[in-house]
Amino acid sequence: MKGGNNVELRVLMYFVTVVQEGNISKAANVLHLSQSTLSRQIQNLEEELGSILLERDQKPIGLTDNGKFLYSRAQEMLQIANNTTEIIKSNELVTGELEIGVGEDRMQELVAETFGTLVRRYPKIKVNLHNVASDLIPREINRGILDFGFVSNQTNLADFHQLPINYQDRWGILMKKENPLKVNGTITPTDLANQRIILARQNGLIRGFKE
Amino acid sequence: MKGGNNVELRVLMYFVTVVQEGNISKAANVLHLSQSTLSRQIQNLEEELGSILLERDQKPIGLTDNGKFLYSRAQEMLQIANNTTEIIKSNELVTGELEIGVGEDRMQELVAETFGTLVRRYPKIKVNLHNVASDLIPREINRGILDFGFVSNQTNLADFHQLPINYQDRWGILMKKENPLKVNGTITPTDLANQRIILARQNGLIRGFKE
DNA sequence: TAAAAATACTCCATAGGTATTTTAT
DNA sequence: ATAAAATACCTATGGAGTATTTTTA
Repeated sequence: MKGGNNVELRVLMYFVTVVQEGNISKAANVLHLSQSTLSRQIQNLEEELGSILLERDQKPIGLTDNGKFLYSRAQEMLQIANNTTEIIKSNELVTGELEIGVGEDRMQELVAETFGTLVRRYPKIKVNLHNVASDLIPREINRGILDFGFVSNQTNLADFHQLPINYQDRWGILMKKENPLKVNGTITPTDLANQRIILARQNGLIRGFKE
Repeated sequence: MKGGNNVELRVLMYFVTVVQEGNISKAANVLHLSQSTLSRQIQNLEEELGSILLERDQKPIGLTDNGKFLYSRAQEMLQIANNTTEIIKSNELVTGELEIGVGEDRMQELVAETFGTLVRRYPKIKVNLHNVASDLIPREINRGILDFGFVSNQTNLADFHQLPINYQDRWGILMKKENPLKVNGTITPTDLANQRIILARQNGLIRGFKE
């Protein structure tokens, strides 16, 4: 018994359509295929399975037992496939924009890299980096201009949530205390994925994420 | 949003193998493909779905949320595909005929529905319903005319196997004690799939299953 | 004799390969 | 320094088309 299963969803779709339309020519039309191509594809399918599927001597084309069986199973598979791809495709789920302040120039590379991963996975997210002087970041967060920011160790962060980052143990995130973001230890893109987000506009740095 | 679903089982197989092997190169080996081909196929899949599936920066390759979702669904589809082709190739279709007695008219709808599912999955099975007076069913089962039957609660069923059915707690199956059918609780089509079967002929009711 | 299905070609899109570069550990 | 992934480029299988010939109802 040869291992490979060479049947493809495309061909199963062809087959299902033929059954539903009652003849190959009509089905070819529906599928935007030539009658020739569809005919051959069904033949290939039958050969692949080593079994006749259609009874071509019947007015609306008939099904053999194996044909009926395959018809039922094919519909199952196509149903799952369509549902699955639809869900994934519409999973632009995670959308929105983030405003992030970066206080130190040397930090930008790391931040860009991190959020590059984020936007690659969730292409609908817009991340805007703002290069702001470190000491202004807490103020802008409080004013709602930034969602959070990256700063080097500071002292007067009493009223901010703060997370250490494994960048030579010298960096952290600032955000409002009300922000529900709870992360354990290190920041990963997923931790930020479900974050609330606000308005944004482009600046030069965003290109770094899009490459 | 364009309708077509271009994802193919072949590529889903690739994807599943990559996940299971933990990296693309190893998977390519298992699949007897070059690393290059497999890498590109996965990229195409991701592009087709508009979503990153793999986290390539993890030691054994990681899965995004969409990746996990697809992995699960892909396995489902491949399972069905393999099972289906295997059955057709080896002509292991469950075949035969069942003679079933239905004593009560109101029962027929439920029975038709149940066995409709059965014959849709196993097209080689012929199910013949016999509309027989309830009190005659035990007799016909003993004479071998019926394989089993559906009756409302009765008393003198001492020498029959009997199974309660969740139809207002009022129905059950009758069959010979020698019948090896062992079901726990409720009847499902699969429970009857491997049943021994006997001769049959058409009557009006069978149409109800074929719709 | 129509209308559908099968054949006989032709074409080309893309799955797949080899070789190399880039990335990450 | 190594192993894996991505990229560039090439090849060729087979999906798809046009035109024609069977087939059957």
